[in-house]
Amino acid sequence: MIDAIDRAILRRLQEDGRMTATALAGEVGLTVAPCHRRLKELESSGVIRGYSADVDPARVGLGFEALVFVTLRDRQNMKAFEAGVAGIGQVIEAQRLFGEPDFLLRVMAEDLPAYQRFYDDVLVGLPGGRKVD
Amino acid sequence: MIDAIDRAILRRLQEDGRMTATALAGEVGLTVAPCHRRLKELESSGVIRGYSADVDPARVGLGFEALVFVTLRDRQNMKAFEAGVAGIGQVIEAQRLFGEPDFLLRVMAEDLPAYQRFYDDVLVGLPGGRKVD
DNA sequence: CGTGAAAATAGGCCCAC
DNA sequence: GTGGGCCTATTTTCACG
Repeated sequence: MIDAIDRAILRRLQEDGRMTATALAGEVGLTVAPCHRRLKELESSGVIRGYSADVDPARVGLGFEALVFVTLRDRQNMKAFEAGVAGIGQVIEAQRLFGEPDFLLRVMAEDLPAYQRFYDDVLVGLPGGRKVD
Repeated sequence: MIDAIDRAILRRLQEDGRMTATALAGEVGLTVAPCHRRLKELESSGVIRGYSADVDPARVGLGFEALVFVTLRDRQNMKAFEAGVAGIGQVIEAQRLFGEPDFLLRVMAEDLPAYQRFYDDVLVGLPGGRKVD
């Protein structure tokens, strides 16, 4: 199914997702044709979900990143909170935990003041709870 | 410096990091040449740090992901702990926090039993502390 | 920034093992 | 099923207007 060569391909592709099949072939010790076949197979079978550019947040005006731990006042609101948070672009990641706290949010903002405004204006408007970090 | 078109390029490239300059040009409303010039500039100036393939962890035998909160017994060991954790391949991400807990680790393993072995054999060997989640 | 060309390269195909 | 080589279609990368 997935052998050592496939793993080499995946490893290399995680380091440089823009590699061409030709360059890949050389590095994993294959010629282009079989390498390209494997690559397509990995993509279509869902092992490779996609490719993305790694953008430096600080360079695009988002220099401040914060981790916010959220404990809900009322656990009935779990779903509502999850849905609300999904609609906020500044929330990069929302991890649902089991136990205290309930959620881990990764939030981006321009800077500390901007984060504070975001915190006051947006986060407290959700059916949420107390900040921890 | 970075205008609306650059942002469009970055947004699109985060969704699909393997787009060609040609395809990009059409989507952001430019022709190939200027689009390619911008792309190269974004890469060499460090706004784009790189590209990576998004591999489905479950498909390569790492179906279990855990967030581990670590509170050090002795904060003097902060640096040593950080260095130790950096050498463990299963630790995807180590986030240093300020306050309790001290660290947030993102750990991958094959499954729950494998994670438990990893926890017992590796994590407790570090100058660390108590698990929270 | 757009156009047009040239050069390089990648991707897909068919054949041999 | 895996590797090798060719041919075509794109892509990149220059000029220049």
